[in-house]
Amino acid sequence: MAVTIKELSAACGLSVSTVSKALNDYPDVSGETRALVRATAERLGYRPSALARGLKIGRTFNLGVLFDTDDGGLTHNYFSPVLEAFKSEAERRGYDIAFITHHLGSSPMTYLEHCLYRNVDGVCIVCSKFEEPEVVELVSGPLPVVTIDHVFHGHSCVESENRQGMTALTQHILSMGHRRVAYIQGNSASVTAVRLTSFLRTMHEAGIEVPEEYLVQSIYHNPAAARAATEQLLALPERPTCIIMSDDYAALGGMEAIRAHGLRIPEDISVAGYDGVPLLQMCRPRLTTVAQDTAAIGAAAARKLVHLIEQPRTTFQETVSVPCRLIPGETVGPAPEGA
Amino acid sequence: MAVTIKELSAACGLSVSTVSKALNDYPDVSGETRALVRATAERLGYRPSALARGLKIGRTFNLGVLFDTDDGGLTHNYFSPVLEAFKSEAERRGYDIAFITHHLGSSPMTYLEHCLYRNVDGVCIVCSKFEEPEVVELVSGPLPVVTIDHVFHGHSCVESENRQGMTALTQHILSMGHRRVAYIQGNSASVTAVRLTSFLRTMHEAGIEVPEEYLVQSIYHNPAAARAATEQLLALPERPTCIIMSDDYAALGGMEAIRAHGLRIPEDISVAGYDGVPLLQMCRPRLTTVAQDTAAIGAAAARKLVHLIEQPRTTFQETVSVPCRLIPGETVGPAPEGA
DNA sequence: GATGCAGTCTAAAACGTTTTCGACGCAATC
DNA sequence: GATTGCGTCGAAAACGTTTTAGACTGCATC
Repeated sequence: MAVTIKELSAACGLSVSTVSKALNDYPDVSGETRALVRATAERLGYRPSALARGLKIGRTFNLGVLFDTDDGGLTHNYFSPVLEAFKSEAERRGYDIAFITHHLGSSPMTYLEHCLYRNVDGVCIVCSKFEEPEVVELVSGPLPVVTIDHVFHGHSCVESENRQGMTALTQHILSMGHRRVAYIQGNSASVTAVRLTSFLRTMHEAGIEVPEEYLVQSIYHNPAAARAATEQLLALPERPTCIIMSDDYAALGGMEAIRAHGLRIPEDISVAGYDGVPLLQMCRPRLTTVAQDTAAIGAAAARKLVHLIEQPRTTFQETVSVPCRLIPGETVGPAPEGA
Repeated sequence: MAVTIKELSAACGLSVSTVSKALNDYPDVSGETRALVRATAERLGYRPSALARGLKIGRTFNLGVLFDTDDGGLTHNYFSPVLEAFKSEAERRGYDIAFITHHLGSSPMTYLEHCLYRNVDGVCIVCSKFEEPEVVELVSGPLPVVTIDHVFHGHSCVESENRQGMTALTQHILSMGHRRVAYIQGNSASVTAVRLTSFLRTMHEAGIEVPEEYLVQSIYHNPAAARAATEQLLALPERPTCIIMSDDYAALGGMEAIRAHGLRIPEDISVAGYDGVPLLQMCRPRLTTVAQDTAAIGAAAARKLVHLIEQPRTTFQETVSVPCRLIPGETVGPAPEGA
């Protein structure tokens, strides 16, 4: 169907090997033949088959992406822009992306098996349950790996400067006069711990100790879980005047709970998110949140992974942190009088 | 790195060909050897290389996806859930998906070239400018093609029952007493025409002729364009009491324009969207819109494409329509008195 | 005139599969 | 006892590349 190198070589009156070398800039081919080959390749619309090439050289110029599908998959409000940026940057560098699942049709396979089966050159773990055995197997496998939002020992990771981000958010809340601030945290990952610590430290530095019952466990990107967590907080004898949600999308669930209690935002109770989902910034009231630079995160991950693949010797494993930015929206207001 | 069929055959004490046949259910291999091969394959964790297999049999079990990246790419509020559903269904049937771009690294290539280069078995055109020459080239190329939201003559397409959807929406608006209804339409595609026609017909059947200046051209998924279009409508001497936006996301821009004019929604002016973006249904005021069944659309497209690939003879080209559902939200209220 | 050496080119093996074809043994048939 | 046929297996070609090793010029060197 597509024109092969054999047809091209026939059209040039040269051997297959010479044509291949002409196309791949080998030194032992004369200028004229190189020009001839280039020209006829252009004329015939020749493209080397990625399959044959990959089989031979052992590289596919494909990057695997592990994207947990339980959590909305491609519709995930935070991870999908990250992935979009990752994809663009990868494509700019000559790599296509391939999704990694734990099955192919009916037959189950581990993530690692899928990667080896498709011969991807490296993997980016974007949105996933990091403690799953299959993920651990993949990480400790033979492939270059970059993770996002969770650091595995000895591997590269890209994340926001969450300490800076959460500190800024907490200070903003404090500056609005809040003293009773509750914190709903997401599932376990490096970033979760960093954010919580930054929150607690900032509160501590302001001379405020956060009571145990103001810290409640929830799940990222899960409005229902956030709603339940919020209910729990609202039922407290001394309820908080401000709640920091695990993320923007989950905050929607929390705010629903608050409205269901007949409370106004932010007059009666303030709410903050995390992520900076653009769509929510176009809605009213504008959510107070920390915007993560998804474009920078995705691009950095792609760059890192490509480096890891192309210069494995000179590239060192590291965690790269991307600045994030406080968005003082309309959902965190002054603390109610007498609270 | 990964275990090859040669190593497997050595471990079994059999020839490569016999092993291959055992794995691929050829009849001329005994039950015991088949069992032996299966067992040792399992034990060694053997997976055939997709590259070698694809090269040999001329199929990759990869589906190409053409997803215009100008328009938000993976973050697109309507197309990303469609794609997610497409992906899941494809994977269930043993296909991975691959994104098609018009370049690979620095060297430009047409969509079709990219498809042939990666040897995809078929293409789904999801979100794209259908009139572009490159897209046309791809459609008229040798590969099975399924489109979404635009029908090319002689090719399969999946879309919502837009006629039903827009008719229901228009009737709902009429039932709220509106007579001056404006319509902001998206860029050119089959669905755009169907929706406009359904709107006009329904209005006509209610005895209302829509004036020329109430029909304004805009761009899908583009809040800025919708904002401009809305400004235009608001400047009219006799301004509409209700505006149907091209889609939910664009509606956010339109609503911004309305708020900027000091008008209230829906007391002063009503607004409707199209798509039923879930996130917006969690915000206030809840947007009145038509929910498209993205899960059904994506899955249907994947099924259709796989059929086209696997049973090219018995599968016929058709347009499959998926029901959609009116969501009477809070942004379409009763028409103002005396309007 | 043999030798060496660039400069070009080609033959052929290899990557890991699938698939065609023929080989072999053995039972049944004439 | 030769032939046929069946059941099982393996050799080898093929898919479209890349790359190693070598072949062939022409030319300068000794």
